[in-house]
Amino acid sequence: MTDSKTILNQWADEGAVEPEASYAVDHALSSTLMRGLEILALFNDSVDRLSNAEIARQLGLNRATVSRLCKTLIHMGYLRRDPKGQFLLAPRILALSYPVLSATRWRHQLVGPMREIAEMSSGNCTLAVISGDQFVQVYSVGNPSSFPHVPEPGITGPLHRSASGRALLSLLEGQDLYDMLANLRHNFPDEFEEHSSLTADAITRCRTEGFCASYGDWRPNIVALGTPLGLTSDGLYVALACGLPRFSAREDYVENDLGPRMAKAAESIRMTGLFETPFYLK
Amino acid sequence: MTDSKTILNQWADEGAVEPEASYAVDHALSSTLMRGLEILALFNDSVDRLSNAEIARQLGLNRATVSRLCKTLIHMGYLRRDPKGQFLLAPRILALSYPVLSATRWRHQLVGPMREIAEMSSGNCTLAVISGDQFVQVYSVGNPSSFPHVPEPGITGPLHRSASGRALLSLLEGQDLYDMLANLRHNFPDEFEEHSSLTADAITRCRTEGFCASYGDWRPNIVALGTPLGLTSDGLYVALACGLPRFSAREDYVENDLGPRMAKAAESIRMTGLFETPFYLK
DNA sequence: GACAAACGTTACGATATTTGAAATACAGAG
DNA sequence: CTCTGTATTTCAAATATCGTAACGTTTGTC
Repeated sequence: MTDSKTILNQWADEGAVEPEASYAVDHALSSTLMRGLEILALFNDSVDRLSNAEIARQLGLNRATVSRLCKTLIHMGYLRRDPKGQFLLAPRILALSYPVLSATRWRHQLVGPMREIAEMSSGNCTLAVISGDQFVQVYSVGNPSSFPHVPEPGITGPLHRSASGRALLSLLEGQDLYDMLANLRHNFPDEFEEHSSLTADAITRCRTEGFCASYGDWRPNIVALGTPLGLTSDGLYVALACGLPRFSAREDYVENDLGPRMAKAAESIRMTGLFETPFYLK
Repeated sequence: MTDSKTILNQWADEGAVEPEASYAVDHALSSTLMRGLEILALFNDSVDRLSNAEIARQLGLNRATVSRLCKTLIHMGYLRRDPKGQFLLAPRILALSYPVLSATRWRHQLVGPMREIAEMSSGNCTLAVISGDQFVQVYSVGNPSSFPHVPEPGITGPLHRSASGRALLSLLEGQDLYDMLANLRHNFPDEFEEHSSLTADAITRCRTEGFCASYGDWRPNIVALGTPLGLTSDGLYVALACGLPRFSAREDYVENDLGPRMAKAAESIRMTGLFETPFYLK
C-alpha cells in the first residue's frame, strides 16, 4: 500500500545526505571567499543595488569587513557603484558565465524546436540543467513582454516543485536520484513533504509519457510543462519546459494536446544524438 | 600640427590613472577572495576544465591552497568536478549574472533592429556595454554556425582596439574619456600606441558620422562596425556592433552602405528614448 | 606486474591576513 | 549650522589562511 507520497520518501531514505552540509562552518572552507561570493549572490531581479550597511545586515558582517570585500570585488571588476555610493553588479560578471554558455553550444540547435513550442503554447520555452540541488535555466525563447515573469538565462529554481525540476529528476538513475532526493528533503523538509506526491507522480509520468505538468507549484500564476531530454557529454542533465499564464491554460488542452506535443518534440530532439538516451528508454 | 596619433595621447595625458593599480598587493584588498575569483576567471572557451595542479601553476599558488579554494567554490555551487576529478564551472555561475540581464530588459526592444542588421550584413549583431576598462557583450543575434567565432553574452574585449570598444569610447565626455584613455595606455602601453591613430579616428567618426569600422583590429578575421547608442538610466554606456567574416566584406560596401545603415538604425533606436542622448548630439 | 612520478587531499604549526572597535570623514535632513 | 546615519580608515588582536610535509591514489613506463 504505497501511495506516491510515501514512494518519494522511500526513495529519499535510500539516499545519503552530503556530509558537508552539517558542520556548516567547516575550517576546511575559506570563509573570506564564501563571504565575497555571498555578497554577489545577494543581488536579484528585485534588488539591483545595495548599500554597505544593508549588505552587512543581511550577511551579519561588520560594516568595515563589507567595505573591504566590496572594494576587492570592485577592484576585480564584478561590482560597481552608483552615484549615491550604492553597490551594483558590474556587467563584467557576465564574463564568468561565458565559458558555461560556450560549452553548451548545442543549445543553438534547439532554438528551432523551442520557438515552435513557445508559439504553440503562446508562452515561452526554456532549457534547464541541474546544478547542485537546483535547476538553472541556460536559454529561453518567447515573448518577454506578454508575460508575468521574463525568463532569462541564469534563473534558478527548485528541482522538487517545478516542471523543469521534476523533468530533470526523472533523468536521474537509481542511487543518483535517491541521493538527490535525500538532500532535497534534508534542505527543504516542509516543501519536500508538501510536494512529494506531485513530484513522485511527475517523475513517473516523465518516464512513461515523456512529460509532466505543474499548475503553479513554483510560480503561482504559471502553468508549466516539463520534458526530459537527456545527459550531455560533459555530464549535464537537460530538460525543456514551457510556461504559460495560468488564465490561458485550459487543463484539457495542457494535458491532452500540449503535453504530448512537448513529449514528441523532445523525442525528435533526442534523435539528433546530442544527448545520451535516458536510462529508462534504453 | 596634431595628427590623430598624438591627439589620443594628448587626451590620455589629461586623464588620471587609477591609483590602486600601482601597489598591486594592497593590504586593503582581500587576497583570498581575489584568488578564488581568479580561479573562476581562468576558464574560457578553449579551457573548460582544469586540474588542481594546473590552477596552482597558472596562479602561482600552492596546491594545498588551490585544493581548499576549489572545495569552497564547489561548496558554493560555482564549480563542479568531472569523473577524472578535474574542475569545471557549474551552470549555477549563470545565476550570478542573472540580475545584470534582468536589469537590461530594454535589450529585448532591440532584438528587431539587431536581427535586421545581422541579416543585412550576413553576419551577426552584438550589444555591448562598458565594464571597467573593457567592453562586455550582453546580447547577440545572428547565425552562430556560419561564423569563425560565436558571439555570446559575456564575451569581453578591449575598448581601444575593437569597433564596439571605440563606439563606446566615443560616448564618454571630457574628463571621463581622458581618464579612461589614461588607464588604457597605462595598462596596455604597446597596444595603445599601435592603435592610437585608428582609435582617435574612430572616436571622431562615431561622433560625426555615427559609426566606425575595424578591419581585424581585434579578431583578425573579422571586420566589424560599431555604432554608439547612449547611456542607460542606470549608468551603462551602450553600443551596437556587427561583425562579418573578412573575406565577405568588401570595403566599399562596408564603408558606404553598411556603415551608414548602422548609423541610421542607431538613430532610430535612440528615438525610443531608452538612452540618454550622447553629449555630442545635444 | 612492479616501480616511479605526478597528483590531490589532509593535518598542523607559524604567520600573515583578516577582523571588529573606535575614530574619522562625509552627506543629507531639519 | 548641527545632528543623524552612513561609509571608510586605522590599528592592535585574533584567527583564518598558508605552506610544509606526509599520506594515499592514480597514471604511465619499463
